[in-house]
Amino acid sequence: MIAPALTWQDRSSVRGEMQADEQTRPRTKRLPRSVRERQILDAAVDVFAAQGFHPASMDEISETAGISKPMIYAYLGSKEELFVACIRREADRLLEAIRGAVGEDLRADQQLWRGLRSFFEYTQEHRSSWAVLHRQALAQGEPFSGELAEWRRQAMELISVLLARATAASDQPMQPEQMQPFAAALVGAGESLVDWWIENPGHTADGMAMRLMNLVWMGFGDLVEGRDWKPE
Amino acid sequence: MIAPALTWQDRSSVRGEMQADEQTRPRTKRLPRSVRERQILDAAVDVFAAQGFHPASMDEISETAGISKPMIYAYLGSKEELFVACIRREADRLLEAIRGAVGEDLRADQQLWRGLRSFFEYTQEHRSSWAVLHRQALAQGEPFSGELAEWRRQAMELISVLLARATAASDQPMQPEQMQPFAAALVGAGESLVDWWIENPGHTADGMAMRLMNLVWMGFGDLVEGRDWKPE
DNA sequence: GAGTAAGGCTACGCACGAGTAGGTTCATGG
DNA sequence: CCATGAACCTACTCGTGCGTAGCCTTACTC
Repeated sequence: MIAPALTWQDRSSVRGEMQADEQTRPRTKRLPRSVRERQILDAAVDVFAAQGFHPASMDEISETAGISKPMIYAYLGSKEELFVACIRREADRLLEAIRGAVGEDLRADQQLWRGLRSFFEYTQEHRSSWAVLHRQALAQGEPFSGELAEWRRQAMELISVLLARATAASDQPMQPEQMQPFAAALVGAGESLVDWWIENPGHTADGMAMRLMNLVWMGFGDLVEGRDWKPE
Repeated sequence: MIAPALTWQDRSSVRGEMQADEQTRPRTKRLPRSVRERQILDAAVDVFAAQGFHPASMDEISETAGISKPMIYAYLGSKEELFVACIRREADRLLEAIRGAVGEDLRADQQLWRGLRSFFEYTQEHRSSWAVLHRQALAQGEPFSGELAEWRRQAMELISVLLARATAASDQPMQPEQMQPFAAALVGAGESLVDWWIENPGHTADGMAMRLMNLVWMGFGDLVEGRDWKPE
């Protein structure tokens, strides 16, 4: 049995006594459309992240955003369209953060290191964003998982190219396509490590990136024998 | 506008003309409770896997199972309890398959190899089972993600011990707790590779396990220079 | 200072789906 | 051959939540 979830009304009646732990934006008036759209998306990401797509109600989103429901429909369309908009925005942000950190002209292991680090930093600072992307988008069926697939495609593209470039100098250079499953594994390892991190806080983003770097760059075979990878 | 959904009566009347492309189990009668419970769980896993927890309807599950809704409530309780029962059963099955494959008295890399291989074999043969476990349980909130957390805990326990044992002979032996993040990363890498595999079929379970084994045991550092891991 | 459009709202219709009330049929043991 | 209960059903109730109809109100333009 689930403990009966507090409705918004329940909580707000409590709030008089407790402190306001929720982010119900106070109603401001007559703001330009672009600002409202941002506020709505912010609220939607939070609510979708906390509840999941289906359980999340447009009423709660509108309340959190501090605006009435019809405005959401006017500006961003149906619940589905709103959710897709959330996924797109958050995916772009995360990808941009990583791309920026990776840079262009560094040694492959350095690029990987920076990419991983920025990934952990980003997920640390944007929990809701990550939850919507990683969990919710995946779990909902076709219209949405497609959006996520596009993000993964781009992330894997970035990594595949990076890895392939790393093998360029060797006697068996690889094509980016051959590196795809490795990129997939790396993305998954990162995602999963974030989950572990959430349940085991007290580690820095650098530390997390380092662990993953060691795993994928050195491998257990080396780690077991005490050889590890260090930045710089 | 959504096309008005067919009611149960509508569909069953149609089925005479079209072919039954759905797995609607034909109604058999007077079966013992234990058999019905299995049928219901089977149906529930399929429907939850395809639709997700919230969108899945008890009506559809009952139809797929070939039994009426009140029986589900009588035997397995509410929708939530049914979902939890699904997660538990599938988690146990997968874990048991892996535990059996890993065995007890082998070299660590061989144990890992066998565990990975059985994991990929299992997910290949039980898609729905995997979808419920990996995707749906994660995405739904607290009561369910807790169930999944328990599975991950056990999987990570298994791996951590295995990895720690691998370092026993080295000059820097590790405790299982220290290996936890690596185990988490490995689990995630495996999960993600399964997703990649589904979208890129035409690989054997052995091949997939080999890729992951190479990644985590050898690491890119070795792979880049042409050193790879082989079974046996 | 009238007209128009953009920002904003309350209050509802309507469909869908969890869960149940209340019944029927069949098998077994006394 | 009657009774008890297990297996099984149809047909509801009732809450919840998406999406909208219809209506204000402020700001800017001509």
